[in-house]
Amino acid sequence: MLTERQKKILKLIVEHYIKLAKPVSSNLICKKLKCSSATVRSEMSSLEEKKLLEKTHTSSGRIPSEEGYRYYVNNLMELKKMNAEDMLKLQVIFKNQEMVLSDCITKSLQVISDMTSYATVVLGSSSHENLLKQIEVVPLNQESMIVIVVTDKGHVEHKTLELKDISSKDISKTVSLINNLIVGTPIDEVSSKLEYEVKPIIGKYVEQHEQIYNAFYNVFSEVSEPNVNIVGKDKFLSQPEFSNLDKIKGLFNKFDDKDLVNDIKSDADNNINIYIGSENNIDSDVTVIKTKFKTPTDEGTIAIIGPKRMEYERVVSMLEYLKENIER
Amino acid sequence: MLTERQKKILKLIVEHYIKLAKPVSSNLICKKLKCSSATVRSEMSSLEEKKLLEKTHTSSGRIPSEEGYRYYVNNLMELKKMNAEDMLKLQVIFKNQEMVLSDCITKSLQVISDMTSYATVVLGSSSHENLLKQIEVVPLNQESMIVIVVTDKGHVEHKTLELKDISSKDISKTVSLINNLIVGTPIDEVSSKLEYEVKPIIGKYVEQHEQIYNAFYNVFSEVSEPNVNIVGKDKFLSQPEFSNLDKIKGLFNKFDDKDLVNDIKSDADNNINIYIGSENNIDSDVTVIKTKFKTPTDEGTIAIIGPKRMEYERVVSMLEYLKENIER
DNA sequence: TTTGGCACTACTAATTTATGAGTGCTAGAT
DNA sequence: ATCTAGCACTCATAAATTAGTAGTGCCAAA
Repeated sequence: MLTERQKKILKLIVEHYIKLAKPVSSNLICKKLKCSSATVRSEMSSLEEKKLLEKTHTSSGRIPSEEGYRYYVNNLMELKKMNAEDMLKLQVIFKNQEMVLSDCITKSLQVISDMTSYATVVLGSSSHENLLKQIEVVPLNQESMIVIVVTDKGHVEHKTLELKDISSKDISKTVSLINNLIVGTPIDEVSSKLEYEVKPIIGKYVEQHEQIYNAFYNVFSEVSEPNVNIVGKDKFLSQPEFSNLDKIKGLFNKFDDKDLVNDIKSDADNNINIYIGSENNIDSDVTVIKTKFKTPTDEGTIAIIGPKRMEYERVVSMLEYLKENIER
Repeated sequence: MLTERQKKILKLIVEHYIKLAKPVSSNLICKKLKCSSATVRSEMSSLEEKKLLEKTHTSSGRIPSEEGYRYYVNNLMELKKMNAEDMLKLQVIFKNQEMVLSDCITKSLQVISDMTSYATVVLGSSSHENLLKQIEVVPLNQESMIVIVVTDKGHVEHKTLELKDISSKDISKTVSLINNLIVGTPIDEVSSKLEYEVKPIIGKYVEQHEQIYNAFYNVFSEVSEPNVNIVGKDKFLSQPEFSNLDKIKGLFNKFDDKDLVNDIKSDADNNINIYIGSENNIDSDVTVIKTKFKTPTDEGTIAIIGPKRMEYERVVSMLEYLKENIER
């Protein structure tokens, strides 16, 4: 259990460290608290005993430990209203009636990344949540055509196929079969449904059914990749805790890794979730703050990734605001 | 004019520096040339007088100057056949009959980036070279629909529109008008053609023509962005000349800048073009090697960006090979 | 023209020195 | 019982010193 004064000191230290990334001295704290530096020092060392603070070397000031940040986030941080400037910049985006939701989200996260210097991530709904809405085929020339796949969430994918000596009639037969039989199926189940419901039929009525079937099968087996959008990776180049090239390299590799996606997706719920340092699987020096959003027409996960020394209050309030706006 | 021996020395120095990124000493050269280091030294200093070599400090070995690289590229480098391993990895991609050309290109450049540790760029054909092939509209729900734009080069773009209280009949009327009147027009001229050829007609026959017209107008005015694909930016993190964070930041900013596109596009021709250091507008420490390709169905520019200390012979032969394969 | 020899330069890495911002501890004040 | 002031101590950082050495340029002799 912490005394009121200890809480106050911990809060001051975390917030000061967040701002300047430099160990915080007792002197600095005692100026803001009416007591001597010696008193602060003894409080600090008892906070250190409780594992909430750390030293970088024997005679350095204190920095928050992972537990320190966690305590701050759970108990100390105040979720006041977002600051006016941040608010304004985000409002502009949502006020724009012409933009569709998904563009608003992308744009917002770009803006947030620029304002905060953290990286942001949007994960669209995954393939089992996207239902096939319609497919379209556009012939390009004799040998190739484009197949366009649209899902009910408005996700569009396309693939060019090489198909030689196939009558356009056969293709349009197949397309209308698919559009009649398979629409409404989750994208990741389309391939198998194609096999059991479409293949037998085109087998009878379509000339080169083998070739056509294979082509469409390929299209759908590749569509299933999730829709990811990472913005502002490079922002880490300006974060002092990543001033070392090898660290940056390691982090960037993690970002390119597709495990990141699964990782961010997993155990996100409708609240604002915060994963500090080793609580996330990306890097023990970063914090991930994320939440899921859900609207009648779409759903997904948005996340902000920065150093552990993140502006928690600001980011949480931004994310809350954003989620609210998306869901309205 | 350089003597044969001077050429030999310059070539050795460039190639050695390309490999190890360390100033080359006279001793090293004299081992490969049957003469004393003193002789080499005097040759080196005459090469320095000709501005082909530089020193990093008074008593250091030599490194190639920009002019040195230029001389090497123009006169010294030997364009032998590509090395077997590189060749093999690229062949695999083009042997795969199922892949469409544009995917082959993208894939090749990823592979090249991984093999060489340089960044690669593919620029698709620009909007005035892409002709409108067809548009499709997929209604998502009452208020929104997706417009899909396909060009003759197989480029697909889509945009979601919010359109309230519009009859689907009016929309399909407009779509078929566009598909009849405007197909074949360069993408960047579609907007204006829309205004002069479609607007007057839908003005008469379509109910909410104003709203519909505006919606489509917006779609086309945004489609015109060129199709860019930069791979392996992060490779610069491992290049010793970019071991400094500020340099990396500067370079990455350039990469995000859309001027890069125009820059790479400009003055590329069907040969392999090499822009060393200040000859390009990206960064005086990089070299850009690029070429244009053109097939009956598509065209574009491919580029490889690395430090000035680039493996010129290897990259040029790869690019040549790639261009050949694309155009076949 | 080439070579060996020699003086010289400046980068590198290791060591030293000084400074200062911090701490912990203790004895006395409140 | 708590707070405070004072003092000794620690350690990071930066600057200065010292080798050591991998290079050079130049010169005089082959």
